[in-house]
Amino acid sequence: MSFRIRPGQNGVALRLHDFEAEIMDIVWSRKLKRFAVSDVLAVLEKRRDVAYTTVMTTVARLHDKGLLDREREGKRYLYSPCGDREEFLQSTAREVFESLGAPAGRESLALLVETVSSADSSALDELERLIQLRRKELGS
Amino acid sequence: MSFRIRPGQNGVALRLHDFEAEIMDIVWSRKLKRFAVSDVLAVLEKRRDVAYTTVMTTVARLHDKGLLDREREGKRYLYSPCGDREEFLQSTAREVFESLGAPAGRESLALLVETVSSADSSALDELERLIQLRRKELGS
DNA sequence: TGCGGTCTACTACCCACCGTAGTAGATCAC
DNA sequence: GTGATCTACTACGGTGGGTAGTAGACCGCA
Repeated sequence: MSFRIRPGQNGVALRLHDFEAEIMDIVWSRKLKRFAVSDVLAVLEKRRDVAYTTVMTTVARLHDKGLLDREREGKRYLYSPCGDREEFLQSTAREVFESLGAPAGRESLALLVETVSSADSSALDELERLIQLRRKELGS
Repeated sequence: MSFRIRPGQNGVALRLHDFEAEIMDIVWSRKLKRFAVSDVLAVLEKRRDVAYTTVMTTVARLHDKGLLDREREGKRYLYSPCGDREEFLQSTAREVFESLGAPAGRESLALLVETVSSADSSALDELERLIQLRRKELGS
């Protein structure tokens, strides 16, 4: 069963809608900190026609959802991401993984190994290293 | 950044809404094949008051989304799941994994190793076995 | 000093989607 | 054949996301 809600989107799209994801992508990829709405608007305007208010509303909603912190600076807000893209994706991965109980979890391990190594077979070395590390942590 | 859209829900909730998820849970856990709307209704009625039409609409939407196949049987439809719960979760997992590019992928590996082994430390053995298997497949 | 331009937050509108069910047509029992 | 039952089709209300209109505060300049 291959099934995508929004085809062509990445894992972020599982949790965010199109415009929200686009804005978070700008914030994450440009590593914006303490940015104003107008900073995001400046980037978006180069791509297409979009109103300041549209960006503002969506940024405020991202704040409501807990992805962006904000603080007052005079009459405006300065926003900062609560985490980077990797943390966000990892929290998603964790949620998915935790829901994969045995034996589905075992099946998913195979999937994980396959996915990881398909892009870069050296990832298998890394994975083995992490396993040894984990064994030490567990004291076994 | 710990962040859950619908707290307490499992990975299925990343892609399906509450009632849709409840129905798919019934279908999957009872391994229903070629079932009618009334079969699902019969299960749901034991839990709470719900109209036949409510179930029917949601089942039809699950068909639209590609989670349920259907065929005519006289004037009614018989539905069958396009895949089981594990396949569904794995397709979600795959999407998440694929979006974890390096170096985020490396960070995520650690997370996943930790997550997997926290529930069951024997998963580490399984993981190593799968790695060896994969190495053979890759011919290295 | 007052007036237009700019930047901002607040609020509202529209549409898509989900949960919900009303309605009407077909079928069956008696 | 007439009421009960089962079904699909259609519709309604709420919520949420994308979009922007509006109005207030500030600033530069005549």
